[in-house]
Amino acid sequence: MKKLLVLLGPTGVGKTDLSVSLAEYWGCPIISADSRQLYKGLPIGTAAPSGDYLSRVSHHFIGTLNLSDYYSASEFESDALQLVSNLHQKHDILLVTGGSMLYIDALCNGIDQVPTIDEGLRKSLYELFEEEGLDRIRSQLKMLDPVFYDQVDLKNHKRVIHALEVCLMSGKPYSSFRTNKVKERPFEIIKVGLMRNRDQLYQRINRRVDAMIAEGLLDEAKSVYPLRTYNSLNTVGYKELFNYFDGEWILDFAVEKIKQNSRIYSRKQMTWFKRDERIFWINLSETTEEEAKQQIINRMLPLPG
RNA sequence: GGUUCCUUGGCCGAGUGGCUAGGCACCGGUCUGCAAAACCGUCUACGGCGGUUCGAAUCCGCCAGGAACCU
Repeated sequence: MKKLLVLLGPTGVGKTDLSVSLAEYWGCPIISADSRQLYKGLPIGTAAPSGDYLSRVSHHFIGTLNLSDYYSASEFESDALQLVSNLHQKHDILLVTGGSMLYIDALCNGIDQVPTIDEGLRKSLYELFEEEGLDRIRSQLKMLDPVFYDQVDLKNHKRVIHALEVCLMSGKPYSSFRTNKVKERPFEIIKVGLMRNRDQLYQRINRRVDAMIAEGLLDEAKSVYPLRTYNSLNTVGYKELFNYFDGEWILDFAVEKIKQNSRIYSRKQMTWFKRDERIFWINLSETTEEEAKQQIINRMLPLPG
């Protein structure tokens, strides 16, 4: 059976370097599972692989979308599955790397199919939410899908609104789309998680942000500023600088916030990944990159017998 | 040297005699179509000492630290 290695971990842990090294070893391409590196125009702030890396190893899903494009974990699931199936014709091993938790789950376990929401409907529900609060949305959801109403986090407007959107769009309760089943994949998935001791991870994140600033993150953010309202730019590293451009924050504060929000993000990622017992963890604070690489290579060898 | 004012949890910040403000961070967690998003939980402070009072972050005194003005 063909294999898919998923190399995951928190932001700043060192996924990119190791993934390129592994891809060169196997001679395979890299499939990125990163919800922001997907977009064009954000190479610095999203720490996308450098031009050097891109020329050494073929990468997919890096800088392929316009900032105004709509995209979601579900789109990623189908795009990635399609791609994997094509690439597996030539490669026994494929490498997925990234830290977008939901995207990785969508690829590995699948995401339930729900109808795509009409833009006008979504807009009108958000207007209702802004004008009258969440109560109206909640009570509508309670009528249309009492089952899900009892399960949702009623304070999380995104979840509540989305459930209602689906109900209105499809004429069926949102909960009827939720199968709670893990989809079978026609390939073997091996998950390897990279982690570091927290102090070290935080230090790397802080330094990386300084490096981004030195590389010209300000100019990059300035160039995409006009598109700031798109979801693609509701992103750490940009939203803080937009506050600076607006004169609300001074630069030093914005930079500190980028560091802080990156650290918070890394923690969220770890919280998510920790629940997945299928992940084989490597602590890069205690393992050299070379050892880690070797461990992963061994792990990908066919089991004896 | 004198006068006036200030001192609240890691940070910001309300509260003038009894009802654990709040926000942010930290730490922990949730997560099935915008996920680097959105949301939840926890952390019970009042500069120090003494006094008044049944009861003080809130009133009084002294001390310490800080700010402004006067000489």
